Amino acid sequence: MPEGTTLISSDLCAMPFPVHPPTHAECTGAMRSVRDALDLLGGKWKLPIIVGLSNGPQRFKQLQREVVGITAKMLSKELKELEINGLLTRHVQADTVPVAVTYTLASYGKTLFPVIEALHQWGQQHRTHIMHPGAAAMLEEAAG
Amino acid sequence: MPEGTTLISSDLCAMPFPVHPPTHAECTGAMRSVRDALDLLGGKWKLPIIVGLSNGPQRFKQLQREVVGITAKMLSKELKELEINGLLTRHVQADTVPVAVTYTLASYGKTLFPVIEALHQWGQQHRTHIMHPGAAAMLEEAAG
DNA sequence: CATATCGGTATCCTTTGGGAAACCACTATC
DNA sequence: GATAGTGGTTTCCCAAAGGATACCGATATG
Repeated sequence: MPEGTTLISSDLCAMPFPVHPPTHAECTGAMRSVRDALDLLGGKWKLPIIVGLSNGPQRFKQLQREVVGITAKMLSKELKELEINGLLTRHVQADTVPVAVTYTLASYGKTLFPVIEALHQWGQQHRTHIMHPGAAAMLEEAAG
Repeated sequence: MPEGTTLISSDLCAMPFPVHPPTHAECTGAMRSVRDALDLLGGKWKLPIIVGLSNGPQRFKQLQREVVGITAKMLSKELKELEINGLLTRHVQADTVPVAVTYTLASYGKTLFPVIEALHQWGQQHRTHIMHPGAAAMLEEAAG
């Protein structure tokens, strides 16, 4: 595993002497957790890569074809970060030539499925919402 | 409402002549939707802002205090984009002085609650996962 | 009189994200 | 002999994201 990078950045609520009285959503609620998650999953590629691995292990080039548009450099970089954070594992099979490198979603990575699912559902609904507004109005009413 | 910007960027699957045979996850699955959602919600501040509005309408400065660390410039910019996409509404009360501007989560914005919830849950669990590894092992086993 | 609040805007600046292309050694295939 | 595929790294470069600071006119508060 490569050397470590960031783990948590927004430790606002862990400060010994809070600078200001914590506001409603700040320390009580979802704000901090959401930002923690975003620190790890933010950027253009991390989630798409995880989606690409969700149907089973993939080799590098294979994965690059799956995640359309990503360059080898970015894929390599993102894979390293995801591995550091324990979301996937990298396995090198040295007996073949050239060596076969396989990336597998770790069990911890699979805990992201609910997040992926939610984003997937929303993104899908958003597309129809844009294409013909009013079609998704029922959904809104339910939530409104 | 300000003038329009992006709506959908990854229209890979809508191309008249697909450059390559669609791979498994690419057109069939979650990849496209997730990327659509990410286009809209990506960046450091959009989701935190929505969280900040999830407990009721907020005025500008109020919201800026809630979303700790955001500058007025960024908040202003992000609010515009979120309004363009119909996730929130901006209301100006002109009879007071100085004018009071209120931002309210639109019903369409509330359809993001499942996404927020998922991220919130995961981020929360991730924090404990880091603090004392092994505590969240049960969760992983359930998903693994 | 000085200071703070309101909702921003304008300007300048740095950092990061991310793309393009070349390149590596080796093998298999045409 | 040329080409493609394997798993990347390296270099160069640009655009976008985002931070810091100053400022606006009005009003209220000390």
